[in-house]
Amino acid sequence: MKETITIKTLAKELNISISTVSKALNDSYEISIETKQKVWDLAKMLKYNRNPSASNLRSHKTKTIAVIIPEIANNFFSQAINGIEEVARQRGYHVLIYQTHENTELETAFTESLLSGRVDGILISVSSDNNNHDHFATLVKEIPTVFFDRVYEDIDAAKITTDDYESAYNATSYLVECGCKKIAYLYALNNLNAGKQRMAGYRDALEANQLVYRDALTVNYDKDAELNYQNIKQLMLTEQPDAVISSIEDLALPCYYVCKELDINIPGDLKIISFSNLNTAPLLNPSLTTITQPALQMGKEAAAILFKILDKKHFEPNEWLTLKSTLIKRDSTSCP
Amino acid sequence: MKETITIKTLAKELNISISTVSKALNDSYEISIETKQKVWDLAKMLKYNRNPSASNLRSHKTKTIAVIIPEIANNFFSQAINGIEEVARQRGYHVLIYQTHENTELETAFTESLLSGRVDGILISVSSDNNNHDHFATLVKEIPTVFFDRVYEDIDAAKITTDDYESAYNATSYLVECGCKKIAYLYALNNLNAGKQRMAGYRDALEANQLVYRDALTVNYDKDAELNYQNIKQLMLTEQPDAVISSIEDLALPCYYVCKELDINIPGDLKIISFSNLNTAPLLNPSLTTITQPALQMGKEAAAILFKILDKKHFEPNEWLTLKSTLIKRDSTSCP
DNA sequence: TTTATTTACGAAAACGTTTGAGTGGATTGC
DNA sequence: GCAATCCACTCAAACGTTTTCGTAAATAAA
Repeated sequence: MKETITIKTLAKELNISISTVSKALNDSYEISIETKQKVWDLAKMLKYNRNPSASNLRSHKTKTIAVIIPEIANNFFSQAINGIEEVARQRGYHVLIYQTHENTELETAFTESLLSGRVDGILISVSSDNNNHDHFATLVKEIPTVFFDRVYEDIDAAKITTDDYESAYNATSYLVECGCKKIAYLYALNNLNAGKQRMAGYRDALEANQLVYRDALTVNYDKDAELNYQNIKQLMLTEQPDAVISSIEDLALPCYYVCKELDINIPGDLKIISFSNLNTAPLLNPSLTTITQPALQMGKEAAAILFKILDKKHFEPNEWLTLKSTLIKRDSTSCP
Repeated sequence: MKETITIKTLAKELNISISTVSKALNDSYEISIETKQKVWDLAKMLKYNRNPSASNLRSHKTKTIAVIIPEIANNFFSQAINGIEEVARQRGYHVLIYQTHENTELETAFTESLLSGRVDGILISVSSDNNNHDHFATLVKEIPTVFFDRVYEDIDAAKITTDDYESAYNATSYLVECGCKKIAYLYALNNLNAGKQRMAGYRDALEANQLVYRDALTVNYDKDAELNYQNIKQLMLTEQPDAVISSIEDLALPCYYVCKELDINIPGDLKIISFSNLNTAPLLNPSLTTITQPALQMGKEAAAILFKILDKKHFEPNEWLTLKSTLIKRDSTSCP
């Protein structure tokens, strides 16, 4: 490893002071264009790279943001990160990734550790396993934070979500239009706003169509995939619904498997709609009708909001942006 | 924002020197256990957080690694990152993510910028769009780097790949066993070792089974998805193969669409195998036979190797680890 | 010409931490 | 009993920037 080259090197080489070099590199108005040019040229020639630690230490700007999500190996989140990374890169920012695996303790550990000035801001989609979120109230006062998709409505920070209520409502209504009378619901994220809104949309749509809501027609998500499978199977056997709405992708797929096992025909015997960002939805057997969230756009918007906050020094009045999901009708709900 | 608390605060509070506090926090043998305990207690009480910039600047350790990949919204890579993040977290490391979108220039920009001491090491799966990779030769001398999945065999660094040749060979042989005589190949990553190996496995297996390789039976991947679709369609129309092996997921899916459009029955008229980490492969219509790479494990192993290098100060003799992919037989290749 | 203002740069103090070189005092070795 | 060793801690110099303040020279205003 050769000796590292610093602004000191440049200064010595050009016979100017360290501060002049620093200012030149930062394109300060204090420095003449000729000097700047000389500095830039030499910097490029010597492949000078500003030491981020030193820079951060002095300036308190890290050019880094953190993204905290439940799971990266998930279509929605990986697409969202895709969007985030893209706008971050355009602004010359770096992106740190943290997975909570739906574990609140890990989540808190991450957020606490980010208070040390490692990042300029945080993008977070909260874990679903617990609703004690007091620490967020203090967090958002300490560091610019934007919540996306999974938010806490009572935390005073910028938020971005999708129209969960409306899309669940519309999906349910659509099933009713298709003639379904007994619409089951696969319930997840039940201690988060998103989960509650989706459920509410489902219930309200049932009611608006003179159908009664019954607990027996719902299955609650469990961490244990096998249990989910069994619960769904039980639902199919005992209630024999003619349609099912899944609030998350991870419950729709076992549903397909159950139907395979029980020889339930989709969409003949059972129609299925799921919240999902699966890009193979059109290729499933049968192709799956989905409520698809604009994941990529959501990531971009979330990052954009964060940068807006970072640009102005003061904290913004918390803005809450809502994007529209789209109901993509496919074979799993085709009317005969 | 309240005043930040530093080791200075702790030192003053406990009436000991700054260096004692620092050493205590780092669990140095120079400090008595009683003093350490006092420092730790107070640190916890005041929620002290070590300032990473200052620490990095002085110690030249960032506790951060970078992951450079083509695309995050891809099953293989998101699963790999999942593994990487997990072992990084266990070691208290932070993970930076960079997407190249298969763009070599971006890739070089990233690696160059990482030379500034922002990270302790790099995990990279290289971009496929170009094979000029001279800059990597110097990169790996400057900073511990591990290549995973997409590697350059001539770069002197640690690598981890899967058995691309064998798995392609076996998949092809399997198709022959199923009675296929005209096996097409969807060719991607052609200027990378992985791509070449897969192709070689395919060719050699053909030869070993007295089948001739013909260029006309291959389609080259293009960035333009529509073009891929047309090329595959053309292949089906003109050559009417009885099987196809896709070297990447992104070519297998259009293949399904083409078959739908042309009313080609899978697996009756055409059998399909694809390299893929799609978790919905069993649910496709028909379920897709895949060569599945151990993405999660690969991420973990890659990170493990990097940490092994970081643990010892000196650079390791480049080790090249190969993991096994698994051929998962499903309906898209079922023999009649 | 004198005075004010601008321009372009330099000196030096931070930022918060780590770390090697001390330093008294106690303990040990011979 | 004296030197050597060890213990537990302190001092102060780094690490590479940014930034405030100061200032000489050049220009403009008077």
